[in-house]
Amino acid sequence: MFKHMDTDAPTLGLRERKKQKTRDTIIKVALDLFAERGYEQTTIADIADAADVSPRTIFAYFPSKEDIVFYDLAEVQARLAAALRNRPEGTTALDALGDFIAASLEGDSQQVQRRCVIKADEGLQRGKRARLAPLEELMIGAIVEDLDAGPGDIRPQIVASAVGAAFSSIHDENGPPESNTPEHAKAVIEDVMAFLRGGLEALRQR
Amino acid sequence: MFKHMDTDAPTLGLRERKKQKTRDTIIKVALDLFAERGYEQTTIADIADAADVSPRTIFAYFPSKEDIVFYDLAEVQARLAAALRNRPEGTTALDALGDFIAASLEGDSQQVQRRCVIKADEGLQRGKRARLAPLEELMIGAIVEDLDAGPGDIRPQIVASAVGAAFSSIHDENGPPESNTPEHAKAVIEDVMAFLRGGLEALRQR
DNA sequence: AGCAAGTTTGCAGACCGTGCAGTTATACGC
DNA sequence: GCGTATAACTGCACGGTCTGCAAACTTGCT
Repeated sequence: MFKHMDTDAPTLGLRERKKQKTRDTIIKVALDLFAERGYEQTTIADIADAADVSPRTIFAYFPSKEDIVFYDLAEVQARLAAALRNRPEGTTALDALGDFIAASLEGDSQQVQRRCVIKADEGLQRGKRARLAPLEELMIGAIVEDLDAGPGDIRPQIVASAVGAAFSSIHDENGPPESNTPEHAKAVIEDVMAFLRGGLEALRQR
Repeated sequence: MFKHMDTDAPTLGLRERKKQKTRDTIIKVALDLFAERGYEQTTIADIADAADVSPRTIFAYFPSKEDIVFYDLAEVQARLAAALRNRPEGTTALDALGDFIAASLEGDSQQVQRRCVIKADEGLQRGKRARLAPLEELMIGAIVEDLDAGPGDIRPQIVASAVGAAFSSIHDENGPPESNTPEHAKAVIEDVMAFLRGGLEALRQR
């Protein structure tokens, strides 16, 4: 009956919807608990209780406790890959990266909560850094093509790590409150882009 | 008798020497085992057996299994701090960083082995990234002073992360063998420095 | 209804890491 | 030298993460 309605809302089967809901629940209760009493002080059993599932089930959804916190990493990664792949002809990878960061400024309340949780825990800050690596790899790949860089060329690594630093810096919302506005973020992005273009130009003149 | 020979070799007491030896032994056998059968496949019990100590003792020397691999991080950190603190008047923090990286090119065979071990394990690569953070913090501090940067200024983060990337890149010995010579490394450092100076200059002209 | 496939669960177990208390080795004053 | 204070080592028990496995359960489809 619904078999022929494959328009754009796939009307995911009950199974899929339930699964998604379970996943969302786990994320939500976990972040709430982490925010309330800290990441280390919250056990998998606590989360399982609050989400009304078995502890074992949590590991069916997330490979590790930390992965609950970074629940949307795969999605971000996919979006970044798409942004680099589908950028308009004639724009540089650097341009695409700037746009991507600017576009990723909005964050729902869950993501805000997540940032607090990460900021409150040493291990999670490490985890965040570590999980930035695949994103930088994506950037490096695109920049290598963009600059037609050879294997010994270090420019892609420099640029990618700098963009990563800018990304972190903008999302970290340290400093005074006025540095937390979209305008300020855009200004920072502009600065970073100018810096990197200047650096690339300096190398070009050697 | 030897009590009066306190020239420059402090002749650490037996206790201290033994402790140092135990630490060295643990590091050595651990790295050997990691290299032989992999980091994950080696348990603390294995290391304890091979080092002829109790498993419990290992945690008296290293806070975690990973810390065995990064046994010299504290020393590197101290050296970096000293290099930034004691740099000759008139040289920039960037100059000091370039010199520091150039000076840290030699590595004994244990450090080479360590790099192999890290390269072979996903988790250790993450750990390495995470442990770079305090070094970058040191750099950031020095660069902030150097540039007289305000709290909202992102230049220190950019520069530090780029230097960190260069540091990693040089130590990672990927690519062809000819890219693994000190000459090549120095050339890379020169490039990075030129890049960063160019970037800073570009921002200065705004 | 009933079968196939996917999901959830409990159980047992490996491993990391910590607190504690007892034992052993070193250092130091006499 | 000798005894005592001090530091290191050790064993033990425990809490926590994460995995493999097989049994129970739910969903999708005919």
